[in-house]
Amino acid sequence: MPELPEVETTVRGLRPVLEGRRIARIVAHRPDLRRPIPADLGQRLTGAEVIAIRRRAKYGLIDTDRGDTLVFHLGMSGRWRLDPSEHLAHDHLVVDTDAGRRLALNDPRRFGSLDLIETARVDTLPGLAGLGPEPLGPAFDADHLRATLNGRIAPIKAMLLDQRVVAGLGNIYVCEALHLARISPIRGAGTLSRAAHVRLVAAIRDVLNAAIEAGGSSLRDYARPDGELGYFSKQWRVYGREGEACSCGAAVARRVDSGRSTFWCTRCQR
DNA sequence: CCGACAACCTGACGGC
DNA sequence: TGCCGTCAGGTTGTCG
Repeated sequence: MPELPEVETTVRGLRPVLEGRRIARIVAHRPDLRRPIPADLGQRLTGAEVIAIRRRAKYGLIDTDRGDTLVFHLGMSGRWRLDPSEHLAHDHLVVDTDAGRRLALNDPRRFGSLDLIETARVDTLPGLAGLGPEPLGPAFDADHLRATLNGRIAPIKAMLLDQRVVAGLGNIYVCEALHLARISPIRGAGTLSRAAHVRLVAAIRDVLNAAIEAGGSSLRDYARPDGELGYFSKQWRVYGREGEACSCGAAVARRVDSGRSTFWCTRCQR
């Protein structure tokens, strides 16, 4: 799924459908995704008005006027379908609004999650508690990276995937940002220079903003909530391009660690 | 505390 | 055409 830009795109797509509307009906079609789906979801949300839709890291937050927030995570394969013409397998949650619109949360792999929590306690939810700063927010800067990465032996790529370091990056955008910053993904996180921290912050912001502007990810099973296919034509610099030429002319390399691919250029990333 | 890795689950794709 | 192995955007728990 969905890394931060895809969740941001999703939230922006849900907003005009849900914000200011009441939930006329909400039905869970199975008891669990990654975790159990709250059994009292229908009771607590039916009739409630959606007053805001927000994003934190890779989580979407739907606030209601009853002081509850529905928190969704799309996992690897989750997406919202808008006004579906039929009920599909893996439509695990179906929401109807008082305006006659319907949203279905579809997630074949079920790595996603749904939680219902008091709005005031959202930050205590497992997964949200302990998250690092938003990469597009003011708290994410070179000083934060220095303080967080100093003394760490682990590869910088692993550190950037750690949501406690910075919240919202995943495999694709970490590969892309490291390439843009010309930093090797296998370099020890604690060895980065001040200049590298500065470049990395800028690269992360640039990569995420570009992806958000493009409307989200290019991966094949991602769809925006309005049902249109995701943005397929986006060309990654290195991700998924093993053996192809980097902009410097060298071949893009790939390695696999515990089942996850890393793509980078061994010439321009040091 | 830290780092490495397996596990969770389904679908798409390529090779034979 | 069909079967099988491989791979996929994430998170979490366990082990050393």
